[in-house]
Amino acid sequence: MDMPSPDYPEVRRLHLFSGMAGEHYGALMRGAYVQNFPPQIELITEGETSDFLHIILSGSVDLFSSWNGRETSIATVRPISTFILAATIRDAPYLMSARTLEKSRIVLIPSQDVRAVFEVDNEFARAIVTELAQRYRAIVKITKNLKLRTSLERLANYLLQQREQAGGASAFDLEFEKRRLASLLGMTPENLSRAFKGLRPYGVSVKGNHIVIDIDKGIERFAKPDPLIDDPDS
Amino acid sequence: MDMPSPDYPEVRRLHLFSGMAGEHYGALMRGAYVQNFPPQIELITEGETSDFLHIILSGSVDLFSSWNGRETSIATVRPISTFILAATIRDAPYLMSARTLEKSRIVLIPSQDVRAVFEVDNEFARAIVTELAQRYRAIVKITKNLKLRTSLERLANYLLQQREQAGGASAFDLEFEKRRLASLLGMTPENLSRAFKGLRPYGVSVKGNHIVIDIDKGIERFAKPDPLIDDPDS
DNA sequence: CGCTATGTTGATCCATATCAATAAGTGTGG
DNA sequence: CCACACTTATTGATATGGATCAACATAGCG
Repeated sequence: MDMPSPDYPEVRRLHLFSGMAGEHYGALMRGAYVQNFPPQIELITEGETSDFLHIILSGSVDLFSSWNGRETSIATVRPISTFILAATIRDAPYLMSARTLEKSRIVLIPSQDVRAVFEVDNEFARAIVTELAQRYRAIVKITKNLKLRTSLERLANYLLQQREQAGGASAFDLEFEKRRLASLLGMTPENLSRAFKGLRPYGVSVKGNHIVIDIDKGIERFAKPDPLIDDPDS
Repeated sequence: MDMPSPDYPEVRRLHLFSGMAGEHYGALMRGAYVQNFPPQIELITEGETSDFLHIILSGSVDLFSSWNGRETSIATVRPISTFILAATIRDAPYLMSARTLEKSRIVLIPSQDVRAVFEVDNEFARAIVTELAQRYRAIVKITKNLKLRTSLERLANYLLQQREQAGGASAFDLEFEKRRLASLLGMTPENLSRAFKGLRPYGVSVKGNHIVIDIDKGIERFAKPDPLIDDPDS
């Protein structure tokens, strides 16, 4: 481990920690470490038991899973937020693995400390509820997206989401590699390539990871975005 | 509504309620109702805001979702447990619809009461964390199952799960209609029919909803069950 | 600059959906 | 209790979405 953590104010400001007693926050941070990881480091392996609650301060982390030689990305974690909270709280094995996508700065809080403070700090317990409810709803949306849509529809809606996130600009860059985007969307890289072409009639053009969408060509009519699937919040 | 609820002891015994203060439990139950529903009643429609936390006492409930004229079952809820807890806590729109599969007895607790008690009862808040963490992990497993396996593999693992639940007996009955099983497993009814046949070489035989598995014919070697996907708990 | 990983394109194969017809249940009212 | 209607399940034929395999192109990176 690199070094013990000072009381990172950005961590304290996280919804999860902002309401809790100062002494409890101090107790958590006393045992915590901050580390810088290079890209492509496996932080967590599914099946192992939860030693640390992770908080990402900068960079990005891929949550993925494997079975029988296959692998799929489930979600991407971005600053500032926690991950694998559910495994930590339940003291259960991780269901997903995690790896850094880029150089990332990550806080590690021993799981037993988290559980101990959870038992005594009521505001912390309530904050965890909010956090977990949010993550639960996020993955319900992921499941609906997978089961109700074809890969072309998933890509179209993903692009509309990204466009929204870019402030509705007609052009934006993909936030990560196409191979991982394909995995997140539940398809192969080859199929993603073809899906991009399949959206050309709807005004989507691609060069490298730069996307331009002519919104008047009917992509919204094709994608039929639905807040109950596509809204990142709520 | 039928009638105000007496203090159902089986509800009180639920992990969610067992640790909370008696007065708070009373407060929740004062506003609660118990109702008997016939089969195929839509209890909840996705997109609406959460009015009641639901607790199923008997029968079974299907959680499903629709988009663009398509529909899929996401999970089945059985006694005694709550559903749509996350929407209630977040005061957010339901992400899934719910309908009774059979005659079902259900407790309805006004969501605002749940949220009010959540704010003042610390043990209740902690119990909700456990409950949510469990549900979160359950749906992560559903997602992994969908993304990492073919439909034949999903069916094989489902059958092994059911077999386990039947105490490892070589024969058992399917717990629900094949059309809904198909939807849960993410396939069409026609494909499910063919999938059953596809498992015949592995010792699976089907008559109506009665299943017999000759475990020596290698279905486990084919299914490769994995606790990180197939264990209902943990 | 050249190596290696990523992305694209084409050809083909396979899994799964769709459409259509039939069969088997299930429930209802006479 | 049977006959009828209606839903569900099966089977066959076909279409299609998506995966796989292979070749090539391109882009990062040391």
